[in-house]
Amino acid sequence: MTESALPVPGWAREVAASLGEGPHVVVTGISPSGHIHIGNLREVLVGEAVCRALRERGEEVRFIFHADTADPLRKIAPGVPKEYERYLGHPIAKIPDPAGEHESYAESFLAPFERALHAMGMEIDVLRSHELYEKGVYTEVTREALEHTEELRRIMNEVTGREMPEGWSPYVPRASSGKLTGNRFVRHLPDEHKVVFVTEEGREEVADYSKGEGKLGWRVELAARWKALGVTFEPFGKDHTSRGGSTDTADLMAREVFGYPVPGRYEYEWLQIRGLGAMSSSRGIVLLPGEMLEIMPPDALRLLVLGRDPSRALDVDVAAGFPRFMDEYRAAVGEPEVPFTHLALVAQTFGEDIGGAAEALRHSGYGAAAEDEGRLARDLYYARNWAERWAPEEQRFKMTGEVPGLASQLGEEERTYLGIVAERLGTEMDAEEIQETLYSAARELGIKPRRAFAALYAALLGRKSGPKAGPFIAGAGVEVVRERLRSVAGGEV
RNA sequence: GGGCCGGUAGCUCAGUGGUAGAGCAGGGGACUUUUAAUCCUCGUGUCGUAGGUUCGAUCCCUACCCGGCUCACCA
Repeated sequence: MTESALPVPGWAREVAASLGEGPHVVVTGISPSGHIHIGNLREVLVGEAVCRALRERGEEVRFIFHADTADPLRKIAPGVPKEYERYLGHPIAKIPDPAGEHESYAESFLAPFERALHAMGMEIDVLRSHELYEKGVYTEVTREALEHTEELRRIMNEVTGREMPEGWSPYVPRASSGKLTGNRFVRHLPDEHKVVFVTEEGREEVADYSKGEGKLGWRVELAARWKALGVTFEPFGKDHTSRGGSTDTADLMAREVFGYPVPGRYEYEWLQIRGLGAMSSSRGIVLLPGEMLEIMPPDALRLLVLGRDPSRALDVDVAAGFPRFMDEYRAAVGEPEVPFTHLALVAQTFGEDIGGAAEALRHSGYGAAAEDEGRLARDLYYARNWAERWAPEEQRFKMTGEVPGLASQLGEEERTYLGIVAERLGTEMDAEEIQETLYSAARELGIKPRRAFAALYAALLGRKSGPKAGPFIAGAGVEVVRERLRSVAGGEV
């Protein structure tokens, strides 16, 4: 996979133009405490587009995805066993993966996302905050924060309008119990880069912040991270940028405490799933990058997620509206013209038979789409996956598991036809022979082909029409089809 | 309440300072050894409301109305 072939969007150029001379560090990130969905991907893609715009004008750019793996677990993701409540307040990098596949809770969500980023050809450094803390990347800024505790507290109080409690500290140490929450700060030992604190149980303990035995509180961490990583640009979702929000505190902290210029910013709006509203990891309503890459190529996903303008809310529709999106995408990037709905039909009809599909496409005037069989195979893969998983019912053609109710309405004549067809079909027949068999049998019986085929669709699909019958039956398997036709012909419905 | 984003043909949306477009749906027609597909043809709607800037605004500014989302550290 290579990087995007799409042109750099205009809005990204404008953003880049507002940033000064490089070198630049563009950072995006999220706390992997639940599924990382395409809403989160929007942030990464905004960052990527700005990176590309910067590079286009010759800047040196480092692009980072900062996974907040040191964050405490606040809520248990859907599907995670209830026993995990005992890990509430523990860093998600230190909690085991419920499925036992990955090395931690955080990693179980991060790994699939990272894989998708790489599949998209993204040139991005994926950093894990717990590793940064352990390696000492944040040691200096942590010391600085601790030395300016009162100033930071003042900013927190003023901006959020809430009084930080007694024992508040910009640094959140991890107790020997594993918990980050409930600890009260006592004092800072700058020479040893340690803090002394009292645990929930009232025990006095010590944490070494040069070794990752804790983390900065979220709002302070944001500003500290800018300085520690040299960040010059970061996109934010609108939840962070409301007044009194985390960007407000971080801006002040950066300027007044860390002496670091506030990085360039871009506010993006949220993605919604058509008909379902905003994505929500905690409600399990998400679209994942990985599953999206099974129905479209990376650049299509870029377009889908970014939309025309990421500062605007966007409804993502991967069901009924998807074919049109794909048609526009294909036209935009110069892919051979063929309606996506037609590809879906052909894909469902021919299954793995790429040659047959190519033939059918040529026949219906879409020869260009069949020219490159490698590309065609890929297109059919996307179309088939879409049809099976996301398409509206009327565009799915899959043999039902049971005899459809519609079959019971078939008349005597039609049943006879189906019975004859069942006898004549042979497992060695190819799609064309099957088609011929179906057609000639109808002729012989004096049934209008239209009715004969309708009967077939009723028996196989439970609907009045369907894809071209010969290839479809070849794809579904002659044996199962014969069995079905026999039972319908025999009146077992 | 603050913030952000919308309010354009039945539906979904695009659009530009100079008197508005697409897709779908719908109507009509053509073609085809079933299906699917394809082709031709038909769209005057106060561009949310009221003001303002301008020679001229749907597109710029202001106010208001309606809707969605977001502010409890889940983009």
